[in-house]
Parts: sequence; C-alpha cells; structure tokens
Amino acid sequence: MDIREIARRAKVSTATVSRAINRVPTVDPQLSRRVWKVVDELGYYPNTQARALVSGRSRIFGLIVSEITNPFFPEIVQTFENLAVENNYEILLTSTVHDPKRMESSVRRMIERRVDGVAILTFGMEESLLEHLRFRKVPLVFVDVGPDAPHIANIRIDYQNGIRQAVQHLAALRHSRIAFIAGPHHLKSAMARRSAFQHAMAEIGLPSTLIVEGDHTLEGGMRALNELIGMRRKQPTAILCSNDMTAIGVIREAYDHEIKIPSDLSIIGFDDIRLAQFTTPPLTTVQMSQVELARLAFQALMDETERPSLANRGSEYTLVTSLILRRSTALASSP
Amino acid sequence: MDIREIARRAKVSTATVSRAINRVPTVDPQLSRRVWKVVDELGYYPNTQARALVSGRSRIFGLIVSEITNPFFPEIVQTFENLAVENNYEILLTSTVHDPKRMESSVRRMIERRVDGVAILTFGMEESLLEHLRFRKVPLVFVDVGPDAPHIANIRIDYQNGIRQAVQHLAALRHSRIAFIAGPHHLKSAMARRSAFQHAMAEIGLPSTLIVEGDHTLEGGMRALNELIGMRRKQPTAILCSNDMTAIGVIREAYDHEIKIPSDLSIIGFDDIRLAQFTTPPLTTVQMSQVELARLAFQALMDETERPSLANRGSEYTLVTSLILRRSTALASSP
DNA sequence: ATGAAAGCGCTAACAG
DNA sequence: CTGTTAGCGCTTTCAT
Repeated sequence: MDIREIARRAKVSTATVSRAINRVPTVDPQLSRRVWKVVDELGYYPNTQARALVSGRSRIFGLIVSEITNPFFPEIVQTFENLAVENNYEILLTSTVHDPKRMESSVRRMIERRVDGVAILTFGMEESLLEHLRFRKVPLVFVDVGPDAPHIANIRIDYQNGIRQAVQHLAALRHSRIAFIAGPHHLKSAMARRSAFQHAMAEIGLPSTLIVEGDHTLEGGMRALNELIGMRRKQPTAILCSNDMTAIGVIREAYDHEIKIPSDLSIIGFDDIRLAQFTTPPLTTVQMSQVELARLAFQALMDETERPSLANRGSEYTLVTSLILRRSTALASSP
Repeated sequence: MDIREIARRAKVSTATVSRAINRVPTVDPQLSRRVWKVVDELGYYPNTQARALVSGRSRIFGLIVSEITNPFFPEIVQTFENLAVENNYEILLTSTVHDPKRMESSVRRMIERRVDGVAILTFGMEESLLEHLRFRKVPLVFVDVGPDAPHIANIRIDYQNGIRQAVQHLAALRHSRIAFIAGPHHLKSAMARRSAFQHAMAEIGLPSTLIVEGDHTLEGGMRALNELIGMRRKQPTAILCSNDMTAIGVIREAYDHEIKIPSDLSIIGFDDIRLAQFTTPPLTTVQMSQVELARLAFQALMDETERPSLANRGSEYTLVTSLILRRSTALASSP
C-alpha cells in the first residue's frame, strides 16, 4: 500500500495525496477530505524512509549518552523523547558505555541514518570522532565539553552557584571541616566541580584540604568515606560529594559504621537525580536539572536545524545549579 | 557524496560499489580494494534510508517501554542496544508514560519508520492498537501479556519459582506472619505475583491474609507499611513485596519508624533491579533478570525477522525467577 | 564477474 | 488548484 494506491482510490494524483497529507493549505478541501477518507480506511501510513530520502531531512536526532543505566540519564532521555514526540522527531539513542569503539560505532550509526542533529551527553569525547560529524555539518550540541565552532552549540553548567550555596549552607550550620569527594580526574565536569568547591571554600576563608578522590559510583563513595575515616587528621563533620551516587555510597557506608546522618555527619550530593529524594535520610543536593538540560539540548538542535541560515557562530546556553534542601544536613555536633 | 561518486572515482559501476560494500563474495578482490580505498578516503557512509527503501528492511527494532525512568528498564534498554549494535540494528525507543495517547503515537511512529519488529515491554496494552501492527505482519514480542497468534512471540515469566523460594526462605527463618504488598490490580503481572504468593503460602499451610495493596512505587511501599503497622491484628514479621521499588519504600519508612531491618522485620523484594544491591541493608529479592529478558526479546525478534518462513505459530519463551539472598532477612525475632 | 537500468515511495518543480 | 514527471541513493535483476 503506497501513495499511488491512495491516489488511485481517491481519484486524484499522487501529488495531491502528498499535499493533502502534508496539509498544504492550497489544496481543495473537498479533495483533501476524499484523500483522508481513503487514508483512514486503508490505514495508510506514509513511509518515512522515502520521505527522508527525497526531502533530505530524516527527522531523527541522535542522543549519545555515556550509560543509560547511570541514573542521571533516564530522566534526560524521557524529556528528550517527550520533546521529540511533540515535534515529530525520532530519537536515535546510543549508549557508549565508556568504550571508544562504541563511541565510534555511535557516530557511524548516526551518520548512516542521516540524523538531523546530535546531542552529545557523554561528559568527554574524542576530538577525532567529531570530525566526521563536523565534516558533514551535522548540528551538534554538547554539554560542558564542546569546542567553539560553527554549528556547535554548547550548554555550559554554572557549577559555582550551586556549590557555593552548598558550602555556605554547611558553614552556616557551623561546619568548618568540610570534605569533598571528587570525581575522576579525567572528567572535565568533575574537575569543574572540584574547583568550584575550592573556590567557594576560599571565599569564606576555609581551607579545602580534605579532598578525596572518588569515581562517581556508589562503591567509590563507600571507599571514599572509609578513606576519610581512616585519616589521622581530624575528621570532617560534613562532606560534599561530586555527584549523588557518591553521596548515596557514603550514606550506605556510614550506616554500616553506625555514623548517624545528619547528626554525626552532614552530606550534600550533586545532580539531584530522582533517587536523591528517596535515600534515608533524603539527600540535600545541588540540583543540575536533567529536565532543563534535556530541554536546552533539544532546543539547541531544533534551532540549528529549523533555521540553518541563522547565527551559526555556535550558540551558548547556560544551566544554573542550585541547592535543594532536604534532610541530610544538620548543625555541626561538637566543635 | 553518494554511491555514484564512489563509482566514478573507483572507475567501476555503482553496482560493483554496492557489491563491494556489501561484501558480496563474487566481486574481484582487486576491484573491491579499489572501491574500499575510495570509500575510506572520502569517508563515505551508505545512506540507510535509501537502503531501507529498496530492500524493504529498515533494520530498526521498536522497543516500547512503559517508562524509561522506572529503574526496571534502563538495564533492558542497554542490553537491547548492545545486541542491536552487534547485529547491525537500530533501536527505536518509545516510552509510553502510561498514557494511551502516547501508546498510540508509539505505534504510529513504529509503523511510519517501518520497523522490522517490535518488543512490547509495557506490562499491559490496548488490544486495538495491536491490530495496526498485526495487520502489517510486523513481528512482535510481548512479555507476559501477549495473545497467542502467528508472528507473535511471548515471553512468559515463571513467577512461582522465585516466589516459592522467597516464601520458603522466610518460613525457614521461622516467620509465619508474612505479609504481601501487592501491585496495582489492573496489572496482569502484579496479579500473577500475588497469586504466586498465595499459592506458595498455601503449599506450606500458611494463611495469606496479610495482603495490602501497593502500586509498585516507592511511595506506595511507604504507605503500605503504614497500613500494615496500623492494623489491629498482629503485625507481620516479614514482608514480601511485589517489586523492589515497593520494598525500598518499605525500608525507607521502616527507618523513620525505627523499625530495624532485618532484626525487627524481614523484607524481600521482586525484580532485582540494580539498586537492590545498594539499599541499607542490601535487599534480598526475587530476581527477574532484565538482561535475560532483553536477550530473549531481542532473540525472538531476530528469529521472526531473519527467517520469516519458519514456525510462525507464535513461539513461547520462559524466564525463570529465583531468589537472591542478601541482607534484608533474618530469623523471626520473638514469636 | 561486471555494467546498465529499473524502481523502492515519496516530494517538489514545472506546466497547465 | 491539480497533475505530470524527475529524481532522492541505493539494490538488484538481467544482460553481457
């Protein structure tokens, strides 16, 4: 069943069927009705492949994430998908699982399917792969790590705002020995969080000496707390974590050590994944809205795609972070 | 840049380029090399849309889930995607968010993109929508709720096995007042779990009177525990939950009531989502392997698709559940 | 083994 | 306002 079949049955040309289906306003209402009648009767659905082939636009956006099983991403994927449905796009989702080969195959698949744009949410990426995409002038949007170039939009994260709030919140609760569990060194976003912490501490005259390396996983958080506990120095009364999973690991490990949160130890996370609402106690954390992030990314792609003539100096967007108070922080116990 | 460009530069016909790229064995190795050289130099990627149009196969599988933000699904999506990459397929993922309109648009999008098969993991679906898919003879695979029909594969879940193990494990720990927090009534899978519980209890001569309704959410688990606590009857010493999120809610609420788990109350979940490993204490649960489920679903689709001639009586697969012991159960305290 | 040419289903000039 | 027709980029007969 194809457009010709519809044309034949509605006794019009294929061009008219095409116009009717695409709601071109100039088509005679009566003919249009005739066409739609047949379309509905036969349950005809236009073939997107053919459309894409002739129009040169696939109406597919690529979405590259580092790991769909990382709780940070499902919300983003859902929002992206919601927007896609609203705007008649499809999402081609690939998860690189931190494997360069997978990253490469992601890019290849995107190109083969002729996506109209790609959002890259991997918090780090090989420059070389980009070339393939840039070479084809595929609109791109990055979070945090993108280069400045035409057709490349960047979403910058304002880490400082939220982290300053977190640090000052702890200081106000009379904490002075505030530790930071950092993310992996090779992650630009993790390093940015770390410097934001140091900066925020310095602003209020506190030393940021208690910095321990984590890896943004729950297990990493557990290890980091043990490291902190094992230190010969005075122990921290509060810990700021580079992401929520780390904080959840800390909470879990604290439980095993019978350290009460928040009375013995205050914890603040980063990201505000949904799970943070459901830890015991609910986690105070710096929000980096996944919904907002997805919206910005999608919008950036749409902007580039729908009006390609425009200012292609590579637009910049900023996502502001801010503290969400829940119940994992309290006044510092004894000084 | 298209296949003609390659043909011109390699001084062969487009047919030969096509054959070389598709590794048709009869093509002269020398010509083939010439073609590949040009392909690599120009960074040529075949246009999948055009391929699909002429071959009639899109190499896209649809994957319909009820909510990507439900922790049960990311693992499935990841496994599906892994298999897709291995087998040169693409995934068209849609999340229905329990909205019939979205379900409808999912199906429409699948058809428009001419997917080669659809895996439906929504644990419940409108019969009417199926018609569109079945009408087009799109291979389908369902979990738990599919009808028996040609081209429709079904993955049946053996709830009984795991739930019996769970109940007997609790009984062995001398629990006799074992409660069950059920899932929503309208979910076939939830009802199956409930009957499996009743059956397993009856087998060992225990009454299954302590059944409370939940809704498979964390909040539902919290409410359910309160309901159980508020009951005038003797309270349960162990609770089996219809899914892990419910169990996590129970744990969370128990913490607020200073009920110690497992010493005061044993908890068992169902699903074994990854998170179950990281609750405090780690959750003993009935595993329904998401990886295995995804594998079966993908395999079913591949089987239907790659050899469509075969036994299309609608194949059946079974996924067995079994108990995973962790640390949320203990001997019943006082009788 | 290779090439010429038809055609997958649709859209967009162009003509009328 | 509607119809005719030429492709979009590829695979696949059918000849050679």
